[in-house]
Amino acid sequence: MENTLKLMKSLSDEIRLRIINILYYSDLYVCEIVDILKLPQSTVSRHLTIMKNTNVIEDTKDGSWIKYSIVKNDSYNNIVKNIIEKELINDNKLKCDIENMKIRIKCPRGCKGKC
Amino acid sequence: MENTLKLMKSLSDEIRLRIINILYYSDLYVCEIVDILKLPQSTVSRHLTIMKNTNVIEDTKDGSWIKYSIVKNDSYNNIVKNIIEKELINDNKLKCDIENMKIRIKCPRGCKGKC
DNA sequence: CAAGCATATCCGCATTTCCGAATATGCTAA
DNA sequence: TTAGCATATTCGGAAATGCGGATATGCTTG
Repeated sequence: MENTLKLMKSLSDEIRLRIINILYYSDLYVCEIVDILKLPQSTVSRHLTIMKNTNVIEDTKDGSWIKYSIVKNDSYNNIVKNIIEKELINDNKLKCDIENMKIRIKCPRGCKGKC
Repeated sequence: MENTLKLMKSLSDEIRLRIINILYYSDLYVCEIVDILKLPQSTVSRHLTIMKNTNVIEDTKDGSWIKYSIVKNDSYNNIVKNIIEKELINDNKLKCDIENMKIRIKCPRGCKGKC
């Protein structure tokens, strides 16, 4: 139950739902998430760490950039997929985040690629 | 997103997970839940209200007793089912709750049926 | 090595959530 | 109607969570 509780808590925050929503469509660097959601870097980093600790997302190092992605094929996958595909899909704010993400990843990827 | 957030928050508490776990196997009166979980009545009632407000559970009046049950066939059902059947099924504390529930509902049902 | 960038962590404070005894509400039966 | 039971709500205080500027860490490149 402890793990389930942590999973539910890690999904109980608007910013974290916004993050997994955009990550569901594309792996992203921390700096890109900061750009897309227009939030302070320390806030984004803290929320990423919380979801990494519950195995909802994972990170990959790419130099000093760090790319985050949804963990696939684990036991939580159905729950997370369910939430994103059935619950979050119609939300206007989240649709807007997706649009901003699509624009952002058309620029050169990473932290210097703003355009 | 607002509803999803409320749903996740309503599932982010140990007592509430314990409640939906036992309700998943049998509808129960409030007084029976108090007996089974050995928690103060005000605590149980508060948690029931929270989950009722997010449509995870619903209540039926039976005189002055109130019976709670998991809401079936709604959009959240798969998420709740997933959590219970795949995540909570193996937890020892929750297994113990189920045992206590089985014992309790063999007694005459309701609030006077302790045995 | 030094400078600079990307990310993580710290810290004081604000907000939210939880607790359970006490109390209120509302139903039932005599 | 009144007593008594079942449930819900209130309330003050404790604990957990969130915030974001400031700072620390760690990598990269010259």
